[in-house]
This record gives sequence, C-alpha cells and structure tokens, in this order.
Amino acid sequence: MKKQNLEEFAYESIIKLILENHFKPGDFLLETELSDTLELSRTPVRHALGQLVAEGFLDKKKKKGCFIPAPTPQDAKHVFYARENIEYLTAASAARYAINDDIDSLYEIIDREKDVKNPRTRDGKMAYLKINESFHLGIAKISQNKYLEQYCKHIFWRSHSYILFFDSDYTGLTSGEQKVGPMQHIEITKAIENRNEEKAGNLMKQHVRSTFEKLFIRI
Amino acid sequence: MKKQNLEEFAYESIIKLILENHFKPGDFLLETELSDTLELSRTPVRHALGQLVAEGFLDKKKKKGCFIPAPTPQDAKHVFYARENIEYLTAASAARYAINDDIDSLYEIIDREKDVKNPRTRDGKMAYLKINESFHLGIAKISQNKYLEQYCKHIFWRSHSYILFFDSDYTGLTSGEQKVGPMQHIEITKAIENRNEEKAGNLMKQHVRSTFEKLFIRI
DNA sequence: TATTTGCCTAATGGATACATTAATGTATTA
DNA sequence: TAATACATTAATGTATCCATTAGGCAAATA
Repeated sequence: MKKQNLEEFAYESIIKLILENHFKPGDFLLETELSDTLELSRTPVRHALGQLVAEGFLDKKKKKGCFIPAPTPQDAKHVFYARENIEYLTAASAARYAINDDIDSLYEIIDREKDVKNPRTRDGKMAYLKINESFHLGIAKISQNKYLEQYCKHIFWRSHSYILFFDSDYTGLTSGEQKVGPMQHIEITKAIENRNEEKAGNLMKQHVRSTFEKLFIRI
Repeated sequence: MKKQNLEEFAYESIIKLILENHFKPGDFLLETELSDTLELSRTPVRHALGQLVAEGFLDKKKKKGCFIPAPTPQDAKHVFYARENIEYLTAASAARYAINDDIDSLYEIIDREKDVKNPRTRDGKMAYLKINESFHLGIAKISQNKYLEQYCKHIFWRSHSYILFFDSDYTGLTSGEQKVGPMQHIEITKAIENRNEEKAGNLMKQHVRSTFEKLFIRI
C-alpha cells in the first residue's frame, strides 16, 4: 500500500484491520500498538482513530482509548432499520436522477456479481461483499445527494460489520445470496431504469430487510 | 468555558466561532490562528478540525487547510431534502417509542419557545434557534435509534448554517416563525402523543419543507 | 505581453519528548 | 479477612520541533 499520506494510510489500514477481524468487539485499539504494527508514529494513527470515532465506527473512553463497539441484537435492529430507510431514499432518488450510463454501470456490477467463483471460500465471500458494496454505494452515488450518500456509506459499513461478525464461518449467507442477491439487485435496477421511484425504494427496503432477517436468525 | 479536555474545548470553541459567524464560507480555519486565539497548542486544534472534517462540517484541501464549505442553492436543496426525509423517520419513530415523559418534555420546549422575547434582536433570534434545535433533536432522541439521531443532528446543523447565513439580518424568518413554528411544533407533538407515526412523520416533513421554502426565496 | 521557471513562505504533515491520569496492583491497618 | 491508601504503570493528552509542500511572486525568456 502506498504511503504518501500517512494519515490516510493509517485510516485505511485500521479499517482494513477491523474488516479482517483482527479485533473482536470490546477490544481497545491502542495508539502505540497500531503505530508499532503500521510502522509510523502515533500522530497519524491518533488522527485516524479520531476520524473513526467522529464517524461513529469506534467508541471512545477518555484517557483509555478507542474500542470496537459491542454488537448487540438491539443495535443490529437499529442499524438495519436505519439502513433500510436510508437506502429506500437513495434508491428512490437514484430512480429520479439516473442517466443511461448509471444504469449500465449497475448492470455491469450485477454481471460481475454472477461471476464470483467459490462463494463458500473466504476469498469468494470477500469478493462478493466487495461487489455488493459497489452496488449499494453505486446507487447512493447516483442519488445525487451527497448527504444521503454519506449516511448510506456509514450505515452500510456498519451493517457489514454485523455480516462479517455473525457470518464468520463463511458458509450460510453467501450460498443463499449467490442467487437471491443478484436477483433482487436486478429487480431494483429495473425499477430504477423505469424511473419508478417508489418501486425502486420499496424493493431496496425489502432487499435490505431480507438480508437482516437471514442474519438475525443467528443472533 | 472549562478546559479540562483541550481537544473538546477546541472542538466546541470552533463550532461556537462558526455559529457566531466569525468566518464566512470559503474562509480557511488556520490551525496556527485558532491555536493562537484559543490559547493552546496546535495539537488539540488540529484534532478538533479533523473531527469537524470527518463529520462533514468542514471541507479540507490537502496541505492547505480546512474551510467552511460554500453554500449553494443546489447544496441547500440537498441538505433540506435529506433533512425532511431523515426527520420524517425520526418523528415517525418517536411516535412509536415516546413515553409520557418524552411528550411532556416536548411541550415544555414549546412553552419556552412561546416565551422568547424580542425575536427580532440577535439575542432573541439565537435563543429561538437554540430552542428550535432542542425540539428537533429532542424528537431524534426519542426515536431511540442512535444512527437516525446522529444523521439528524448532522443534517440539522448543516441546515442551520443556511438559516444563519441567509438570514443574517435577523428579520424575516423569525417574525413569521414566531407564530408558525410553535404552531407546527404543537401539531407534530400531538401526532406523536397520539402514536400516529405516519402523521407525525408527514407533519415534520411539511414543517421542514416550509422552513426551506421560506428560506429559499432569498437564495 | 504572455508564459515559464524557480525561489520563498506560510501553512500543514509528522515525530518525539513530556505531562497527566485511569486502572491496577500492593502494602498497611483495623 | 476486608478495606483503605499509596505506588506503579501503561496508556492517552499535549507541546514543540522538524519536514514537506501548495501557492504566490518575481525574474527570465520568448
């Protein structure tokens, strides 16, 4: 990874570490430790941690440090409730503003999604999640509203941490999603293509909710 | 102001400076300058600015500094579109979860709102805005969803900067709002009291939109 | 005159030394 | 033994010094 901006480097590295399950909920992310493993001084690490706290990805205890917030069923409900409603808005707004290129890029994402090999392996799962992210955030981008996009990004990542955490054996979700996910994605994209704002929103809401329900069985 | 945590002190002081119109859009908030006026080192100032950028209140140009984002009609539309929809959600959710104490506290806020003296003066206006804030964020709190609350806070403050900026002569909005605002607030609170989620949401949406429309005449 | 080149400067970006403090362990005492 | 007070420590919080760089200014060039 390039290191021209140590602050950004630290920020992205820490996110990567979290997403790769280097920490479990409740763990403290120590400035000294991180600056040691990332091989830079505390300053950029400290800055990056500050960002993550400000953005709500980490909690903080004064004079103690930053830590991964503990996932709870209650919090999961809040996350997914917020997410289904935010994504309702981005999808509806996307249906209003999408141009042809936007539609094309969505279909292209769906094609990549169908091509994921070995969905049950860790790499396959990760690849799937990455593509899924580009679909959802792609729609947020198309919505043309940078605030909704910002919130969507935030809540999406937040929900992802649940998916990663509760599906850490990489078996269940994907095998089912492999067909269901792309199918729902196609329906949503069609609604956007037809400029049907309400339908796009509702389909998206259902789609997010179905993810939650599949996940929640395990919680 | 107390200074036990210089980082927090810096954070709050900078927000205060912004809200008191010490800077105009496009102005750079220089670390050196701020640390000078606040009488502390650059470190906590730098940290605070980082937070504000992460939260989206300030923009940043690498190696150049943080600055107040320029308000534009287009951005105003985005802000208020996001706000009316987010606050729809918080109000609806509040109608679901409010307990009696919550309702009481809302009516108490409305009473304080009616009592604001001299709404045309700077102080009166500021007092009004402060109370208005506690109403809207109070509902967000009652919604019981910390993510919606977070987004609501953010977009509310963002919209406030427009109100402050475009109503800097402190005349128009308040004189009208003085009666309209509280009346709409009462209606919303009633809907929440009656556990009517959809009505609470819709009234809130209308309320936010009417603020925008009154403001937008000037933009 | 218009454009390019390169220096200058003021601001951020980063490292490090030092201060402070919450938490924990340890000893002392009733 | 249990409780309290003290000491230790390990981390954050802060200040400051040095490095880097974007942008401006001016001289040189065509």
